[in-house]
Amino acid sequence: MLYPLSYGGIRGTAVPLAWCRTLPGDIEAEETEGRRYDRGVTPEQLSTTVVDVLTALVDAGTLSLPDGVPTEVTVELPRQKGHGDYATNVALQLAKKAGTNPRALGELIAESLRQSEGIGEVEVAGPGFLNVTVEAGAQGRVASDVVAAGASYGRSEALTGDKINVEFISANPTGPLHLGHTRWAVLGDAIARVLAAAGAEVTREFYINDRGNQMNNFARSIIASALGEEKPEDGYAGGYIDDLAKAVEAARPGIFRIADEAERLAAVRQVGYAIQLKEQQDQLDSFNTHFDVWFSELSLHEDGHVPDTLKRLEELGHVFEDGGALWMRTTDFGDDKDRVLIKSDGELTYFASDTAYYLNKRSRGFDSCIYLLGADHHGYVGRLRAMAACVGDDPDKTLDVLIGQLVKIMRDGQEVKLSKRAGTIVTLNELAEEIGVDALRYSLARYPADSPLTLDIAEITKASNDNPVYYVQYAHARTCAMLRNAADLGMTLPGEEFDPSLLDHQRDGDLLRALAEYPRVVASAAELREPHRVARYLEDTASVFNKWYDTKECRMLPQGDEPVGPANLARMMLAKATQTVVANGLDLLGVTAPERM
RNA sequence: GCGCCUGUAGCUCAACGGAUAGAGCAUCUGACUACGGAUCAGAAGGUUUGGGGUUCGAAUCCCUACAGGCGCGCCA
Repeated sequence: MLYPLSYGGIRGTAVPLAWCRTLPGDIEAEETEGRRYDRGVTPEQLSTTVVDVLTALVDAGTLSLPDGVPTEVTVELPRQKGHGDYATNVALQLAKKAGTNPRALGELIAESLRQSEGIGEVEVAGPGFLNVTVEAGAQGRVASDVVAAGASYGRSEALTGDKINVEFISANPTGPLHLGHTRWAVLGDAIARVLAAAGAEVTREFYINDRGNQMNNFARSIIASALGEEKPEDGYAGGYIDDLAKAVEAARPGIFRIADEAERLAAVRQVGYAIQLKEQQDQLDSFNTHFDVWFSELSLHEDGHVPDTLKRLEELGHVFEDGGALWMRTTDFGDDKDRVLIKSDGELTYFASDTAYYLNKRSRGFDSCIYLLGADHHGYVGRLRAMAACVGDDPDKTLDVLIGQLVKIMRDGQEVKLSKRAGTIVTLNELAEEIGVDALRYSLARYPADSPLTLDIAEITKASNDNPVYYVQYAHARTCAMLRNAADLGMTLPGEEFDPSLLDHQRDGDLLRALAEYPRVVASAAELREPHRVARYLEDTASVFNKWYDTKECRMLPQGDEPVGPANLARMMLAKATQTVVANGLDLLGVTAPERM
């Protein structure tokens, strides 16, 4: 039952400003007064309640479900005001199986549901939706639940026991990290954080491609720069090569005057590689992205993993010789063509390393290996999956290849083509400096990986104050300011005396439901490997919080000489709960939650 | 030619198969004697690329056409 709480005249027209579920002295308010709730009503709990109702109906013989009672039902927040606090489509889903129509089934469920604890009203609407209104007290308990859980609110045990390897970026150590890598840095790290929040044991891993021709091209390019010669074919250009040449000379004076060409190449390769790798590591470090393992491709060969891998493949019968080369028969497992492991000249392919690397990960105990690859590598998915199958794994269980679309950047309305070889690159460092680490991370984290992204450099720097990251951070800083003010007034968070039923304003309810939603958001972000859901959620929640904050009836602090009352304390709990959720969410994105801005 | 991704407001993008498709930016109109205005209230803006199909219900799933991006090495 909704009552207009106050009216504000806008150009003489009476417009409801805010709504209150119960008026003081209202019968419903008296009914809920003094009632204790074990915990707040959340979507998850409502689902359980509905399942219990269904079970009871089946047991009583009132309802027949040939396929059994589902273990959970869909509970969602209705988009439309007036559709209750929560809605479920359970009657629509089960009507056919139960041999009845959705509205009749809906009425049947609604009747029992109304008797359940914490449930206010249940209405059958539209084609058969159940619109549920939760009692204010039951909903208000969410605030103290969140505060009690603190930093662990939103975490779950869904993936407990799973050991997951998340490999991302894995750039060649032949140049600085650029915009594309930056996106994977943000997404990979956020995915790792979200999986950890779901209980998984996560390892972040960077695979260093420190073997192969490109390393020699890299060294030759540095030498050419140092000696003032023309850049070699397939070499790297750009200012960073010149800088590297100077750094290499500084690290080992005289290195470019080594007479023996092969010796000089090897020396420059080694020194240049070390400097470049260190730079990438420093870049990522200052970008708040920390890897647990930096894995060298070269070490796979030096430690004998590759021969072991070839032997194992042979034993499993998935290799054959043709044209002087050794092949893996990946077509047995859905690949569109077989792949070479050893070329006819005796050299190992990159794919041979990849296979050995995968087996190495598995031998280190990882149940599943997540790969983040750019769209230009999507052709790899088929062969990686087939490879996993060739070594006896079920790729559906052990392998998860996420393909991210490339980022396009615009400057002055023109697309900037990224080319390391041509030397036109926008580096992670430049971007972070121009935009700020938090803003850059957030800007990239709020889009799904498979969405092609266009960033306008001028736009994102000029309009940086409009970046949603500030909106979310501001909401957090605001809760901090509120709680500082409360402390100044001598207010402390209530314990036993917390009265959740005082959070009875429509805006209180909106905020409580938003907070109750958070665990589901984290769970789905982990399950779908889509951390952008957390960012979008935070924006919505920050918006709900700001509206709540702006509502006079929901003021947390007493005004003027008013004494601190129970309602003030209840709202203090809600402010604290909001602070907790926003801080937890930002943490999952690797973005800081400032106390002041 | 084959394969993967994408097509939603002027722009950048959201939307577990759910009810009247939503935000931000840009545009327009309001609220500052403010628990922090980096805020809030409101207006305008759409045939979800076109055409079929599946079902109680489709931006979402299937087929098809069109448009864009990327990939189809004994390169790494």
